[in-house]
Order: sequence, then structure tokens, then C-alpha cells
Amino acid sequence: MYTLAEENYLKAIYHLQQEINGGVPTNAIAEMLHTKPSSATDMVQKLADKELVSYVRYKGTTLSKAGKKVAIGIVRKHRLWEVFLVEKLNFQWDEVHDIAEQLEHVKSDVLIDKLDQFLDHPDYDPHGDPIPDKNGNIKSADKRLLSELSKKDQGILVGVRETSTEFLQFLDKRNIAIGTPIKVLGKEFFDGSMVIQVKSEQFFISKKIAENLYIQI
Amino acid sequence: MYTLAEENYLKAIYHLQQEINGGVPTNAIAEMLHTKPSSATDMVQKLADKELVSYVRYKGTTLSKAGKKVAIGIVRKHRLWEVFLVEKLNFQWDEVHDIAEQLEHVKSDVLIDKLDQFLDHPDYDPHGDPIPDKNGNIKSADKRLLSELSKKDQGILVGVRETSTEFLQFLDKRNIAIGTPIKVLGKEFFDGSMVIQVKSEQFFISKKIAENLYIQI
DNA sequence: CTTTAAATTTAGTCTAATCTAAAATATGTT
DNA sequence: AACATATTTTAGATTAGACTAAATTTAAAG
Repeated sequence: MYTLAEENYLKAIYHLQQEINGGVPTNAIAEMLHTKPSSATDMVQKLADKELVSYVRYKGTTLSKAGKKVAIGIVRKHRLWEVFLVEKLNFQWDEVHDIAEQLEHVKSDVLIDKLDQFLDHPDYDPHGDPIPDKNGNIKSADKRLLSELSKKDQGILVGVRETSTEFLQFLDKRNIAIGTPIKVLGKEFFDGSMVIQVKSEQFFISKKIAENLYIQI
Repeated sequence: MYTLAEENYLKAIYHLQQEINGGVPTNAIAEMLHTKPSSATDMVQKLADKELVSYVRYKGTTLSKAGKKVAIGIVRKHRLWEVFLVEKLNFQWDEVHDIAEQLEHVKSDVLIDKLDQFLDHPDYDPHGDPIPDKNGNIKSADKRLLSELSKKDQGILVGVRETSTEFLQFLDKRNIAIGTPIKVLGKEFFDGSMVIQVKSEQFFISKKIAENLYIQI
């Protein structure tokens, strides 16, 4: 079994690997976990000793097969619990992250199997992120960032990259949710800002917003 | 907020207080938590510094009002999660203890409120133990140990004292569950063993078994 | 009332995970 | 190529929680 800290580091490295190509920088890990770079160095060295990551001094860290398995297991648990919290306990999608962050570390394979069954084997969590199956396989939807679309492109919101309360409430306020159709009415080359059509309303959104919305065309 | 270890110590002291009158011996705490007495001494001293217990060297430990509140909060969480595991996820009553032991430490008042609501405000957990309400009040049923009953007494099983897998499966095997009517057919003075009637069957049970079954007459 | 056994505490050590400060390495300009 | 800057690592310290071994206190038995 792995400690809480080990699990959190593995998960952080996993998420960072998705966004970065090559080894994950130590500073990035430290930033994601709100610790100091020296602490992150310590931990990745320990994880390397346990063959959960491969780590090259000054170069970065990548998950080993074993490490990836652990990380995906935690992601699976996190996302299943999020579904539970929203679907069964009636939480809003912006309230579940911190609680799921705790629940994801509960150790019991049977528990997760039964939870999965109870929730009827969901494929996506409330933020549109895919839930890995028991074997660690993940459905990869061919989604793209709204910021990458051009004028007149349209599609459906299938996921959000940010899961902060502020961002999710920003979307709530504008009635934008997973499944909402979105059309690009205009795009400004200068700053990447957009005007989008959402149902009967039109919104101006900054590049930063557009970079955090996943659209399926 | 309290650490995992602090919560476990407070809970252990709470449970021991129910069975013992006067201060809880340090050794009893250590035994319950599978640690050494010296570790327990360390911790109760820390808890005393935080005014969660009152502790007198060589005499024992008792929960303060604040400490009791924390302990009951954890007991509430533990028992609610047990109900969830059995009623919603279809666990057997002998499988839930270890998982609930982990879930009880998840920090979120809203979570517990919503879980309580989702479960329709249960009064008892799967082992018949009362679930404290939001304010820490506990319904105290006037139950007694089967071992205290005499020949011809009868009642209904409303709780178990032991929650070990072995003991619960022992009961399962004999179709004895919460709610089962039980009648004392005979009692041996010598060793406290009994013959009891359960539905259409009769069983011989040792004193040790009888001391772990709560009966309401 | 003394002796012995049991319970408890103290002293000192260990590990996991963190931190600060200082040293080492890498990167990107001129 | 050389230097400034940013990144990363090392060294050393700290804290929570546990342990062992030794010392102390209490309780029990003669």
C-alpha cells in the first residue's frame, strides 16, 4: 500500500504528464501540490527507489508502468466519488472536488467495484472527465479546446479543464453546463477572446475561459 | 481540525469510557489502537494540552466536553457510512467496519448532512448501534446483555458488542440478525453458557457469545 | 508495612514528510 | 564561449507519531 503523500505525488505527476511532453519538472509537481521544490525532489527520489517513477536529476520525472497504474486507480476513485456526490447526494459540480480528494484515498477495491455498480458504471464524471475502468483503460473522446476553434465552428461542451469553484460558478451563472451546445460567433486574433452563442444568449469570453472548455464537434 | 491519530485516540477513549467507570487506563487505549502504552501516554498528554481530555498521571484519561463532541462526531460518521455500505452498496454487515474506519475521517460537515439525508436519517447502524444526531444526542435504548438474562426470559436482538468478522459470521451461520427474537431456554450457572431458542432452532452458546449480544425485552 | 508485580511514564531513537538556506546544474542571451 | 538567471538538488532542521528500554508509581499480597 502507498501513503497519502505518495498517492498524491503519483496523481500529480500523472496529470502533469498529460499536459507536458517529456519528463515532468520538479517545480511543476511542487506547485501542483503546494509544497516546496526541495520536498518534491525528496519524494520523487523515494518514488524512484520504489520503481514507481523514473527520475533523472535535473531532467524530470515520468511514471513507470506500476506508477501509472496506481495513479489511474486514484483518478478512477476520485471521479467515481464525484459522480456519487453529484448524482446521489445532490452536490453542485463545483462543490465536490475537495471531498473527492479525500475519498479517493480510501483503500478497498471491493468498495470501488460496488460504488461503480451502484452508480451504474458511469463513463464520465460531473466535469466531463472520463472515468478509467477497472483495468485502467480510459475512453478518450476526440474533444478539443474551445480556444482552438474558429469563427462559425460549433459543438457541445463535453468537459472543463479547470475545476475551481470560481470557474464552475462562472459557467453556472451563464447556464453553461456539460452537454450545452456552443457556437463561435467571433474570435479576436489580438487576444484570443471570443463571442459565443449559448442557447438564445451571446457571451463575450476571454481566451483564458476558452482555454478551459473542451468541445466535441 | 484534528489529525487522523488524534481522532482515533478520541474515539477509542470515548468507547472505553462507555465500558469503564472512572478515567480510562492508558494501557486500555494502547491496546484498542494496537500501539504501545508509551505512545498512548504521549498522545493523551498532547490531547490534554489541547483541552480535549483531562489526564492525570498514572490515574487515567477522560474526555472533556470538547473532546467528547469530536468523538461523537466521528462515531456518527462511522455509523452513517456503515449504513450506506450495507443499505446502498450491498455489503454484508461483517464487511463494513474497516472501510467505515477510513471513511469516518473524511472532513466535511455538508457531506455528512447530505449522507444522513440520503439514507433517510437512520437511527441505528447495521450492528444495532445508535447513530448520534447532528447535535451529538444519542438514543439510548434500554437494552441488556443476553448474558444477564435468566431462563425463560425472551426478547429481540437489537445490537452486537463485538463487530469482528468471525463473530458476525458466526451469527449469520445461525440466522441470527438484528431484529431476531431470542428466548433463553436454559442457563448453566457453572460457566454462564446458555441454550437459546431462535425461530424454530435451538442453539447452545457460550458465555462469551451471550456477553456480546444486546437484547431488548 | 514491606515486597513484588503490574501499570504507567520518561528518555532517547526512528521514519515520513515537510521546510529553509545554500550549493549545483541548466538555459538563454549577448 | 561566458555570464546571468532560473531550476533543481543537497544539507540540515523540524514535527507528528510511533518504538524500545529504563525508571517510576501504584496496587496487591504476604
